[in-house]
Amino acid sequence: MSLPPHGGHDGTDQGDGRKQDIGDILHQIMTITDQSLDEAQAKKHALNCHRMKPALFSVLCEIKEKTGLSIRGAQEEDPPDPQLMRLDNMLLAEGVSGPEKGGGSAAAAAAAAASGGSSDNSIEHSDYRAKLTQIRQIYHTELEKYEQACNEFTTHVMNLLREQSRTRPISPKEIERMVGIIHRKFSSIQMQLKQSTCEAVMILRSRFLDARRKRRNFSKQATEILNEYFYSHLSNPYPSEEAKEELAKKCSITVSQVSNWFGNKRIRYKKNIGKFQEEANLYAAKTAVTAAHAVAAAVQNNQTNSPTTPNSGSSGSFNLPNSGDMFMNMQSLNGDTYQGSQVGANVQSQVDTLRHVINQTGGYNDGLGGNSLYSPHNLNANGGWQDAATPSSVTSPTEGPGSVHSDTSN
DNA sequence: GAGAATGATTTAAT
DNA sequence: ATTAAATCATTCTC
Repeated sequence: MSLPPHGGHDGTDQGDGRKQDIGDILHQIMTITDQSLDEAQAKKHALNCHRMKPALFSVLCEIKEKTGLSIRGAQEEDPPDPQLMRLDNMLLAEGVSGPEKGGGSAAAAAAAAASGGSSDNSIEHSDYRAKLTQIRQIYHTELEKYEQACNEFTTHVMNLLREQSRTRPISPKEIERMVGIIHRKFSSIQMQLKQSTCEAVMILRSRFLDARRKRRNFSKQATEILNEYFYSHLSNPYPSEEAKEELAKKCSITVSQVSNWFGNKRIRYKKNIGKFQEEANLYAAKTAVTAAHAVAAAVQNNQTNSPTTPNSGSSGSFNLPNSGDMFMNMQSLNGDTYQGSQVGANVQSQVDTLRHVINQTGGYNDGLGGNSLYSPHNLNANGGWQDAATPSSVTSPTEGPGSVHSDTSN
């Protein structure tokens, strides 16, 4: 640093004294860094009290003004970082950075429990919520920590600068700039925090919400119930919405899981009927007794109104043509009263079951494995169930006499 | 550990 | 929206 020469007063005592003073001060300033803290502190105080200090200070200000050091940095207005914005948006969307919703893990778990969800799904979900809350808490405490550290550091630096501004010229703009730099540094740390939080959330999501990863086989009981329904409604294994809901309730799974199960079952059954024959027989036999009882009761119930004996489905084939349908007969005889529908639907499922038993006991000797007596079952030539398209159309006028009716049981 | 079984997802058709 | 069909990813079984 070079001082501009003060010309003019050479030769006077006063001038000599000033020179001496300035030389002194400069020397002290130059050596201040070489001294211990205490010494420096003392010297600083001495310098601040020096009678020449204001003059020297104004000179320094002037120089600084000229060199334009303080101007730089003003153009460093931070444009919003797109990556940071993306992270912020994601954290907000995931409910990590936004306002607390659901009131934390305890409330989430309580809500899940209250919603009647004894199902795995809600348990898993509350587990997910709990983990998310954990992440959220860590995120917030860390964020707060960084914010606090940032503030502390900023005030510290500002105090330092303010103190220094007594000995060297520091414009408010410079302080501002310094604060800006600190904030940027800290926000870059925060961005890392946000990034790792995002990663954690993504991992959590893939762990908990990707159902394929958490696939659990249904309980034996649930499979039993589903299979019972399937095989007792083999003529039309398309449960109505209500039936699905009921099955879901019985099996402690969701309706969509029931739909999935039936979708899988239908396609796999159709693909390889032989493989499922044993199972079909098993379930058919399982419900045969109750079915027989129920059919008997139903028939008896309707005997007053139906003088003719229904043409039972004993044709030995599940092909729909000629597969006399008990319900059909009853319906045509009784008219489509509400009670009639109910009974008819129930009977229908039982007839399905009985057909299995009949087929089984009737014997079959098809060497082709799956394609025995009831193999084509209710599958039409196209490989589809006969009335798959209109599962609930009990009174559909387009249906032929042999058509099978929906499973609107219960 | 390989292969079967199984629940879930995706795609395309309706 | 629902379904069939293909496919994926996990779990079960041997």
